[in-house]
Amino acid sequence: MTSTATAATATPPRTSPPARGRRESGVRPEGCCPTVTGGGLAEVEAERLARSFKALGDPTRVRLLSLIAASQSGEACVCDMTDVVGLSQPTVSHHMRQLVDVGLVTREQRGRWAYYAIVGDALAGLRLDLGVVLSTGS
Amino acid sequence: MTSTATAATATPPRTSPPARGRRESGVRPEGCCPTVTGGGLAEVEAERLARSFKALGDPTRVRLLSLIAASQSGEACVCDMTDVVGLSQPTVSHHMRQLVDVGLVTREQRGRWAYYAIVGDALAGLRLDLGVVLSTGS
DNA sequence: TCCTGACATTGACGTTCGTCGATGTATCGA
DNA sequence: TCGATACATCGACGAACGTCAATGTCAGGA
Repeated sequence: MTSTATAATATPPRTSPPARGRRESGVRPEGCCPTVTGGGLAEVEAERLARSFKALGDPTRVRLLSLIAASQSGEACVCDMTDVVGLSQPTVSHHMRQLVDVGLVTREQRGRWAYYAIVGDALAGLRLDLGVVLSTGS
Repeated sequence: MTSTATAATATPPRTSPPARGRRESGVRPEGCCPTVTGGGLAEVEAERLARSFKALGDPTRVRLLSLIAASQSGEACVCDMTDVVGLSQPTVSHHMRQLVDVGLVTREQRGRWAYYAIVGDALAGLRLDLGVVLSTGS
């Protein structure tokens, strides 16, 4: 979709820098990558990664996450966290929803309380992804 | 610091949930944590982490990062990246600045070109930090 | 010397984000 | 049955973000 293709639209006489160790002109490894991502991570992959990282891009959410991890039972409800972070209940609920949406935590309703727990695998996966960014080629 | 102390300000009769495995009322582990962070990560630590993650919270920046990593020389200049991500030169410069500001990449001016390179240690440190979030208590 | 090219900076714009108060929904205890 | 509690959702607001065109700055080549 989005016929933004027009892939190898020639190579304008752009006097690319010497690039001591580079290929020749562009960055395109020619035929090493799945689509027209032009080297580096694919667009969809980058979006998936960015979505998770964005969820961790707010200090409040980082604290909420660590708060859950620090609790004995490995879970926490909203009423416990509002006091600590010093924000309103709707705001904390909003942040927790962000974390749930990207799959970093789970939500379980038990009686009147909603218990949030960390998805360890998601965190671990994200950790691996950080390495993927580095070694996108290989 | 930050005399937001008023540490153990009583314990209001908040009928906290049963919390199967919890301590008693609040989340405060009483005296296990450095300051009045109330359990979990300290505020400054959370802000530091969030700042780095926020830099990774944009798909374009993730692609730029992986683009540098994918290049043979381990570095890239703006003119090479604009074509691939399909954005204007000022926008790419703006994104690179974000990445430089949080220490994820370095910038080196050689002649007319500015070469950006990834700071591997920063990425590795961030990877460790992801684990810290999980084990903030221990 | 002047001109070209690579890049940063500025100013502006629409969009998204973080936050709150108000309100809705469901559960538990009296 | 009714009131209180825990939480989600809604609507609104200011702040921050991503993007661009226009402009400024500096290095190389003619």
